Amino acid sequence: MPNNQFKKGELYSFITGKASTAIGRRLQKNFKQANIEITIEQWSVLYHLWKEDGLSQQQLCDATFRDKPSITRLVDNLEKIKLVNRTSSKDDRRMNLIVLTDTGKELEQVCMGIANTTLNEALEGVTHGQIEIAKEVLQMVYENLK
Amino acid sequence: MPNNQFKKGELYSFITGKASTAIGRRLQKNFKQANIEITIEQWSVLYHLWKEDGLSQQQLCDATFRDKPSITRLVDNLEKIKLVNRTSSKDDRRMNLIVLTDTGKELEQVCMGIANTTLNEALEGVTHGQIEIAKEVLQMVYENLK
DNA sequence: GGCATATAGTTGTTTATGCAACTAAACAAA
DNA sequence: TTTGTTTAGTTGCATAAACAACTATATGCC
Repeated sequence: MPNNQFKKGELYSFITGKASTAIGRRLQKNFKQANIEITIEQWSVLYHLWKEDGLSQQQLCDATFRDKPSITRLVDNLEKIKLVNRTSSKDDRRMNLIVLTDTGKELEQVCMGIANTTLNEALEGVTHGQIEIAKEVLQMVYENLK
Repeated sequence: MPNNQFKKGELYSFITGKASTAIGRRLQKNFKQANIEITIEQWSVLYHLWKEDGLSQQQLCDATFRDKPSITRLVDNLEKIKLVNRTSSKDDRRMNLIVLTDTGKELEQVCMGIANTTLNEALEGVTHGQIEIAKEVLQMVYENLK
C-alpha cells in the first residue's frame, strides 16, 4: 500500500478512530439515560464476564486489549460499586478469579440491550456487506500490529 | 439493520475500536523510537496546526473531536514542552490563537513520515477498495452519532 | 446605554491509560 | 534445596478524557 494512495486528511481519521470514540460516547450516554452508572470501560470488562464468569485478570487483559494495571484498576472500581468480587484461585494462588455479584449479573440483559440499540443507531444506513468489510479491515489492522 | 445480524462478539470490536487503539499505540511507539517525546494526542493537535497554523482552541476542538477542557490541557502541555504558544487574538479577545514554535514546525517532516510508515504497517495486505469502504463506514457511523 | 444570551476558554473532580518498578507465587534446573 | 526465571497482580507517576461549574468577552435587542 504505497503512501501516495493516502491524502493526509484520510490518514487522520484512521489513526484517531473518531467513529469508535463516537460509539463509546453514545453508549455511555445511553447507559446514563437508563440510570446505569457504569463507564464503557467497565462495561467492556462486564461484557466478557457475562460471556464467561470467573475469568482471571490476565484473561481480562487479553480479552479487552488492556494492560495489567488498567485491569487492576477497572476491577478495583467494579468491586467498589459491588458488581464483581475478586476470589483468589485455589489452583494457583497468584491468580484472582473475577466473579460477578448478583447485581452484576442482573445488569446483563439491560446493558446488552442498550449496546445493541447503540450499535443500530451507529450503523443506520450501512449495509451488511459494508459492515463485513469494515470488520475485516479492522481485524487485519489489529493482526498487523499485534 | 436488524439486531439479529450481529453476533455479540462482533459488536464488541466495533464499540471498543481495538484497531484504532492499536494504531495509536504503534504510532506512539514509533515516535519514541525516533526519540520524539510527544503523545499521540499531542500529535493530533500538531497535525492540524501543521496544516493551518494559528487555529483557535475551539477550531482545534472541532478538528480533533475533543471537548474544550481536553484542548485546554493539551495546549497547556504543548506549551510546556515549547512546541506551541498561545497568543490572544486582536479581533476577539476571548480567543487564543495557537501558534507553532520553530521547534514545533521542525517536527512536521519527521512526524508525518512516521505517521505514514505506521499507517503502512497497519494496512499491510489491505486493498485500496477495502480501505475505501472501511473509511465510508467509519464516516457514516460518525455522521449517524453526531 | 444596559441587560440577556451566546461564545471562548479555564478549573476541579473522577475515571482511565501507558509505562516502569515492584511483590509474591509457581516452576524449572542443577 | 536453592537459585534463577516466568507469570499474576499491584503501585506510583504523568498524561488524558468526560462532565459540570466557572470567568470573561462579544453580541443582539430594547
